[in-house]
Amino acid sequence: MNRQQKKQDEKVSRNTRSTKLKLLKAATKEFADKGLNGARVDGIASRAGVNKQLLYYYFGDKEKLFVAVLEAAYVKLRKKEKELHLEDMNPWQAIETLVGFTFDYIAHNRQFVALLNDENIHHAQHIKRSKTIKGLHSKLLELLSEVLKRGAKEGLFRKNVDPIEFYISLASLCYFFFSNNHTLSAIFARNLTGAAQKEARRKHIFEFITAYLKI
Amino acid sequence: MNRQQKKQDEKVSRNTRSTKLKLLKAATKEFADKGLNGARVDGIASRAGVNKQLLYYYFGDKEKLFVAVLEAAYVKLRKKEKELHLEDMNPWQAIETLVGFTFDYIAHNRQFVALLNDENIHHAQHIKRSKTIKGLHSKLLELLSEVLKRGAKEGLFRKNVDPIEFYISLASLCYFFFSNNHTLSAIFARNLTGAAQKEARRKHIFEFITAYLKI
DNA sequence: TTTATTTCTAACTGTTTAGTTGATAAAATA
DNA sequence: TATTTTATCAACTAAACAGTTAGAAATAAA
Repeated sequence: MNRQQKKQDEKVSRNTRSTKLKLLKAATKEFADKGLNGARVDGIASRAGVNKQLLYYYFGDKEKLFVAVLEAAYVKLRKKEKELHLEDMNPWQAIETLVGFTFDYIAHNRQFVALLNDENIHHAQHIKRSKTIKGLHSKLLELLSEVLKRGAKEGLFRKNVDPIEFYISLASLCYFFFSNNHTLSAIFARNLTGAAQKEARRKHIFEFITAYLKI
Repeated sequence: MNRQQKKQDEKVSRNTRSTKLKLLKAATKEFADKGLNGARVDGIASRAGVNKQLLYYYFGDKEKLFVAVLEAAYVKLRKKEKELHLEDMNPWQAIETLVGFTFDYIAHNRQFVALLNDENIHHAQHIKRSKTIKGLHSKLLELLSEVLKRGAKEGLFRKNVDPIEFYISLASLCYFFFSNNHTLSAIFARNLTGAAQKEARRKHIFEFITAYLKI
């Protein structure tokens, strides 16, 4: 049995790609769960079911693994963004798609939210150092900019909307509900974790953004 | 020289209140800076300029000190909220005051934002356990609820606005810009830390919220 | 003034933790 | 088949760290 066949069988005990992937997935969970400082190297290794030393063999150290986790998370996001094709839609369609995508992506990728939260505590020092992440410049802002202009020209949208301010507002409205869900639930003494609350939030955000854009 | 005189002189080397306060201030900085897991007990003690053991003497352990820090932060916030007196204002005035207060409070209390971020990573477990914080129920939501109803009745505001959704949106718009400032700056390759950017953000939030509320 | 209590200090301890070493087994190459 | 390279493991290490101890000094109470 040669190597190629073994790969297909996925029964290999020795395989760089699968070991790295197992570590990356385990690390994503551990870092999202406990933050960079709270995460344990032994915890990551045992979650991945591999020897701890392989973490050092493949990633160097804990912090470099954290950077690799962030990079993988951004690669995933940018890939999804590319599939939106806002440029082919009419302005209202494009905004609706963008808002829905942003909300749903955050809702389904809570680990990403947790990682970003932690990265902000560390003043984004890892993202700032990562050429990979900087290289993945999102085209979303350019696309949004074009959509806002088109909408304004067609008399559908408010004029002179700053795309960065608008995008930050959109991200805020979607992100905060999830990132701060636990403290919000505690302070309001109300359960905000349910599906109904999530759907209500989604609807409210659409209303909020629509009200701002429409003339 | 008796104890009372010494207190007035503020030259006492032995004083429960001042030692606890020094520790609390130092811990607030350290926790905001490095998170619960990143913070060092020795770091807090040396920042405070007191012996490490006093931290255990007065607060029990690191985690109880963290709870005390959160409690002090909430006490401070609730105190400021009380001074708003939204009930005496007309609906638009009240909303303007609330938005301005929320933005400015967050802008001037970045440590609070950092602490909340970290507490969310820990699933709000400390806030949930704290009777002090739960006891400090904010009247803001009741006041906001009343303002929204009054505004709707007077034909100024959109009808049937859910006060919790609205409050979460307001908090989102103010909070996210500061909590995620570092990653936003890195991703957009733009400096969002300056005073001009902050002022632009403040203005945008007013426009956004006004657009939603007005009929 | 003596005794008890409170506040504070320096040195210590046991554990946890990131990271290392050195050897071994599997796979690829010659 | 022999040799080199790659992947994996168990055991170890040094440092960092939260928390403790035992007692001293200041203050208050008796």
